[in-house]
Amino acid sequence: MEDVGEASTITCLPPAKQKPLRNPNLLANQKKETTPKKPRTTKGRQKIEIKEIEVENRRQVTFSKRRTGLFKKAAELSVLCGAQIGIITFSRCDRIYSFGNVDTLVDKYIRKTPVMLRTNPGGNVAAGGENNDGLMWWERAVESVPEEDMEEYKMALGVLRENLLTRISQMGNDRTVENLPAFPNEMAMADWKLTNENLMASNDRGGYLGNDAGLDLAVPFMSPKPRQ
Amino acid sequence: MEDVGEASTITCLPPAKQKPLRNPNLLANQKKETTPKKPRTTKGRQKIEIKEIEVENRRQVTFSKRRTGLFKKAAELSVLCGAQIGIITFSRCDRIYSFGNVDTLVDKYIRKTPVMLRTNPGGNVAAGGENNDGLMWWERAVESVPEEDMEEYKMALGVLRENLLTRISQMGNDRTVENLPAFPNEMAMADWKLTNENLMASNDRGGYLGNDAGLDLAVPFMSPKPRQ
DNA sequence: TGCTATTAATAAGA
DNA sequence: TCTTATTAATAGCA
Repeated sequence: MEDVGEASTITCLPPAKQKPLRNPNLLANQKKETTPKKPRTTKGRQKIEIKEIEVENRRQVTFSKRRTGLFKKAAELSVLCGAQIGIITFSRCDRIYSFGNVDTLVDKYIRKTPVMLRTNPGGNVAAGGENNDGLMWWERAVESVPEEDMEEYKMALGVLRENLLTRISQMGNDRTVENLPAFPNEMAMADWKLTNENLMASNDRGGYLGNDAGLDLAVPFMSPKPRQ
Repeated sequence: MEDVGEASTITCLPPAKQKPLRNPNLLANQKKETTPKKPRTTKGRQKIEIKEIEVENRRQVTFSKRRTGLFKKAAELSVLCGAQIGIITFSRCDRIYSFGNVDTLVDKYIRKTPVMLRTNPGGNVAAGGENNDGLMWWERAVESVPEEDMEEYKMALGVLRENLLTRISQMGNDRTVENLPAFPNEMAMADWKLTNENLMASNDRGGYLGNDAGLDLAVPFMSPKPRQ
């Protein structure tokens, strides 16, 4: 049940197709004594520089491969360490590929990320006393930050501000329903299946079950209109 | 400028310390003819099973290492393929480690994820005609789904439903401000710095610049109260 | 943490 | 896609 014999790359894909394994005669004679024809089948993996891949086709192949690898790593990390992981990926043309129960995690993330919406200094923002001198906590805090920490602190405030903006945009003018590009029936299915093909996910606390057990799928949606 | 000589593992960390490279005499004599003392320095990498690591210490080390690896992969993918990637990670004790401009991506994700809030069949949900027979698109769609695709379709609908719930909970009773554990000044800083230590991220469209250029930081926040 | 011996991921090619 | 030849990640130690 566990003995997978040879290479046990953790199979994440549903076993729709059994791997044919074209030429199983490679391990037989490893010595290249005869070697009638083996003009170096491939160059093997090459070292690449981490910069944007110019050739579109190659870039897409790499995107697919590495995305798969990334999701697999995430699944392993999730299982090994009991962590919850969510990944959101937008391709160049704004296709969404996600891993994990992103929505749940996003919700959790938003709730835990400290964003204060009140700006009136008299507001009661839970336990942390904030109004003693007319300054909000983030205004007061900056006075007590050591000089060498200012860079970090500024960055933290920047993040806070961004959270705030995001939050406001989520709460306020909620035109999402109007803005959404329709999502018609058949196309939705087609897109979903298309997107789903390249997914191997399964996550969010114990979804990744090694070899053959039931795998949940990640959230697989694609923007119906790829940015024109 | 590009010639890094030996092992050029893409350095993601700021070059605070130069790698000392303890014993550079390994390549000199590869043959173990003399081998005065080499009682197996390490066992090397072992193959492990993908299941929750029991030993807490080991689990934490693995979490740290693999999280680093995951973020590095994400950064590389982002640069190589011009993709936007955001990762949210909750550790066992609900510490947040994130990568990329999560907030921006979350916002984008929420806007693009097809969640329909209207339930009245006469509603105008953009171009995709939905009301011809009194059924909403997702109700009608199911009629045209081939039987062998039903499993996938049901999963898709489940995801949709979850999106809907998340969305509603975000829009509706927004008690987040009340619920948030205060986020007091000094603790915020301390936590931020603590969390930030383990981060190597940098992403969101060109943040990852190979070796030594300026790295943006990921969104680094930690839940002030680790779940008690 | 840093160091290796290994395993795992993947760039090219077919 | 599938198959290698290589590079990259990392498990176990110190």
